[in-house]
Amino acid sequence: MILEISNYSEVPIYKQLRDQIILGIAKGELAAGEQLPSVRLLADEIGVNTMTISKAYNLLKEEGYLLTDRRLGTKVATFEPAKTAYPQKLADQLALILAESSIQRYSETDILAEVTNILTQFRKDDLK
Amino acid sequence: MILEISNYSEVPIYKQLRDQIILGIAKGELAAGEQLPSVRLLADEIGVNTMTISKAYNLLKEEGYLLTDRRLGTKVATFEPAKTAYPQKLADQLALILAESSIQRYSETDILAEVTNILTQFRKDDLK
Amino acid sequence: MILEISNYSEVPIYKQLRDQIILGIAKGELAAGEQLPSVRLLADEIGVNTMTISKAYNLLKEEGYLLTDRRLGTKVATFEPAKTAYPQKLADQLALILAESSIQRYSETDILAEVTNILTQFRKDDLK
Amino acid sequence: MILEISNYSEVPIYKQLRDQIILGIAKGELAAGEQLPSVRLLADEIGVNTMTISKAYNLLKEEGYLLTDRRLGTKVATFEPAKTAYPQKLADQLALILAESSIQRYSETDILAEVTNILTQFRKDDLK
DNA sequence: GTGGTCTAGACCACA
DNA sequence: GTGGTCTAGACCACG
Repeated sequence: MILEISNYSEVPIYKQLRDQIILGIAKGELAAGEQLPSVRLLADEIGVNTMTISKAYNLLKEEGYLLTDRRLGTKVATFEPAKTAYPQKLADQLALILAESSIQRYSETDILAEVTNILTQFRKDDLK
Repeated sequence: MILEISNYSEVPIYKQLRDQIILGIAKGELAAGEQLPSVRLLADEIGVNTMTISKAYNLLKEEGYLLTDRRLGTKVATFEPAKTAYPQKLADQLALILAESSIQRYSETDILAEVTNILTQFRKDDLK
Repeated sequence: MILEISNYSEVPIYKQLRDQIILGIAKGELAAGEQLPSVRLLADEIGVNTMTISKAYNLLKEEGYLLTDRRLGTKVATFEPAKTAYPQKLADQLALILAESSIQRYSETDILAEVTNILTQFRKDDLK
Repeated sequence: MILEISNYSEVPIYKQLRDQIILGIAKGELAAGEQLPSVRLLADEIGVNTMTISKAYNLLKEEGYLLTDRRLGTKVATFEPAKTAYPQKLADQLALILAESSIQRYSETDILAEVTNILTQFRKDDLK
């Protein structure tokens, strides 16, 4: 998996990393249990400060997407099928994007099509 | 419409305002053409500086959600039904949220239900 | 000649009026010596405050484009062929626009073509 | 490059800064990729508030003339040769200035000479 | 009345 | 170190 960051984006670098890793997991480019490169190695590879990588990894750990294995470093967490209600935080973020879509008068059909389209990129694990 | 601001959130106040105003427009609490409170009045009401309100209004103006009439103040813009493709920026934001949902193994059915549920809060103008 | 103003523009209304009147004169839609509508009449017609019209007229008078005839109201001034050096103020404004064009790497050929093209709209008096 | 600000001009300081930086880029005093002084340093130097500098930089960023690298600060953007049609906004500004020139009866020859003369100050990169 | 601009000084996020 | 955000209060431009 290739991580690409832009030094000119308004989005902080650690946030760009976090987002791309999440997309990578969803797309199956990073499998559950797969090991991530060490902070130092990744920092060298993409040319950013180790503190920045560390911040991204820590954020992802707090969110439950990554785990630290003392012996093996950092790896992707495993998730069971969700049984709880859809998380409020994601619902709020979703509401804001859908509000913008709605104001710009995209139809419900268009929006659902877009959502379905994006979802086809993910959930490769369903095929296993 | 009531705007509520948290001074303790990491989200900048002007961004909180922007988001709430967008939600307000989508929900129909702020009708197209409706006038917004003046920067000074709103600043007093929610206890922040006028420049903070000004920044939020300016951002919304740049995004096309508000218009300023030099004679009358600031009001909600009117939108025509969207004819262009779904904006890349919104699609990217949507992809990230859906990726998180997908990793947490919410099913496509659950996600589409959540989207539909949120959309029912909006588009009240379709019912008129 | 039709004046069109936008209440939503960042440009002050009096400035919009001034600019359109100057373009009107250059295009020959307003002939030298031609009388302009009274402040009150014009204010009614385009739906703005009389003070705004007045401000635009006064600005144009200060700049020498309009004259007030005590008996007949306001009319377009007459200009003799310029003999002085190109005015510094216009040169400065021109320099800024050309700087932007230059940075965006429009070629000298393109820019001169654009200038010539614009000039064909004007100078109808040369044909008289 | 020296920036000079007038506190007595009606032109807002942030606009004066923006204009001078654009001229500086066009003249080659600020090279593509060159780093600009930090907002704090520049604010000290010319004796204005950091927010004023920040506003000027932000405006130039929105217009694409500057870029902010989160690690290194703000620098001049690089431009590819323009391939699109001459921008309407610049054409409108140009038309207004040319209209004034035309009314004051500067000849097409004079105007083109002035334009060419100004352009020789710019585009130094073409000579390299 | 409206929004736009600016100051002086502060604190925070980011890298 | 960098830029981003915010305050409290002021003055100005516009209509």
